[in-house]
Amino acid sequence: MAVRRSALQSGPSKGGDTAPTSTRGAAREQVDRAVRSGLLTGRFIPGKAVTLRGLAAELGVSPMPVREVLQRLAAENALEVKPNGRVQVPDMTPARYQEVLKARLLLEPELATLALPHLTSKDAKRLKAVDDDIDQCILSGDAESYMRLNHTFHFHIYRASGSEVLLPLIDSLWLQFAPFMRTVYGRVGTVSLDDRHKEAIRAIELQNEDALRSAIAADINDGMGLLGKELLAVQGKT
Amino acid sequence: MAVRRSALQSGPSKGGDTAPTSTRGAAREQVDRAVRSGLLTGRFIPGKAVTLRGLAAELGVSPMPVREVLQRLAAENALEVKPNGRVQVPDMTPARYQEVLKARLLLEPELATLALPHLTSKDAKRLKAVDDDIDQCILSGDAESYMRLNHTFHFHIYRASGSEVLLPLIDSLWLQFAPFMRTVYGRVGTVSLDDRHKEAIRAIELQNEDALRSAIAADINDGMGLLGKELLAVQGKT
DNA sequence: TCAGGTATTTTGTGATCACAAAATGACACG
DNA sequence: CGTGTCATTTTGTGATCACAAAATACCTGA
Repeated sequence: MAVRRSALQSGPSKGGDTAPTSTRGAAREQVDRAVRSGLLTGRFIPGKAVTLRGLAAELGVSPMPVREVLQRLAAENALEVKPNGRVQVPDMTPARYQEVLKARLLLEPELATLALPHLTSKDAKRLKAVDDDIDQCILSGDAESYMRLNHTFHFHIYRASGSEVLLPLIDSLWLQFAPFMRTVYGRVGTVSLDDRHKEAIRAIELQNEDALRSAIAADINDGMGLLGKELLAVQGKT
Repeated sequence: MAVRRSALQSGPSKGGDTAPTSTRGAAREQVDRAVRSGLLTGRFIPGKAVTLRGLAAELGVSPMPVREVLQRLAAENALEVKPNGRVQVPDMTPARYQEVLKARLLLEPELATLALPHLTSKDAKRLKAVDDDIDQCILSGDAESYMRLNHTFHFHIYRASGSEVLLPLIDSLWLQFAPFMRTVYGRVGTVSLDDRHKEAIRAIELQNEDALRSAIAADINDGMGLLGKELLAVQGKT
């Protein structure tokens, strides 16, 4: 069987992958990684149907592991199974958008607070490096790298909490709004993007709980507030 | 093939099932309903492995739809796939418990508040009926019915919000703590159970936002606070 | 040129098969 | 009687097949 190469296969391998990629569930993990990464960086477009055999051929595996991964992601509301069985990236609606925003504001500042005691100056240094790259992506207009790095920034903080419950919930939220954000960046560009990452880093250095909570909340509000207006504009003209 | 009957098949069909149970994805939906119901009512014990072929035979279907459902539930953290591929109900830990409690307190009062404008006196009447049944279950010690009705009570409120984002998150949380709660009820019984359902109903009748929020939060704290101590006791002696 | 209907292809679903890893059990040896 | 080893069984995984529904393409007729 000819294994076709595609953009999905050359996914950026996250730094600290702990998975040994053993023979057990290797195919499924490969597919899972590819699709998740694709969703978070916006390589899947909302409304675009994703076919089982298509993805399978693209990744050089049988449709079987793809089916399982798609079911998983559908369970996380990252994908939507339509009544006829077709799977697609859900379209964003104003109501959904407001709910995601609310959920993020409820959960993410809280988890950041839980993570704070586990964050060292080494983490702050790492975050600063990531944030520098982010700034560069904003200037150069590299939306895909921006999204990946922004995800890295936030989840480096959240992951430090060692959370097993809140973190997966937030993971689900990001998978839901990321594909939509990508379409907005394609519309308005990245130059108008602003974040509160530096405030967050400073709060971590000072181990200031309230400051970190505020920085994360403000970062979410800034990022999604801007885009909320854009969404309504899109809704009006579509 | 002999279709063996089991406790799983006679799952209590929830009142307002909108699914037409057509031929499309019928098997998967049947399995999903059975396993979800089983988790929420505590018919699956934490730590107990659930085998693919076993469940398939029990439900009279091939292992295929079972695989997909198990993957879905694993994605919602309702089940745990161990490194060797075995699937089991996750064990509860003190850390997990604290996180679930925190997440519930963050999300559920908020969603109840969102739902309040959509809740009518008809809903209050329905909730009152459910709550009466709950009281009876507590007195009679019917833990399984209690858990099912308590879920019905809460989600009747939450579902009225029309939420597409917060509701699935809360769904995931309930699937995570329900099996553990069942084991605790088996240990301490149901007589000591207390809830704030009547306060919540009254808040709905009065359309009092703050009162409803407080009632839900108090209900969660009451229910899980008691059990938290029990968990620690179990941890100590195991 | 365009609408309507049919035929072809594509798609998801469920079942079965082959295989390797893991769990389980039996059994011989100390 | 306990313990280590080996054979058997069970389990999850991935692939392939058969089938029905849906989507798409095509073509005919006005």
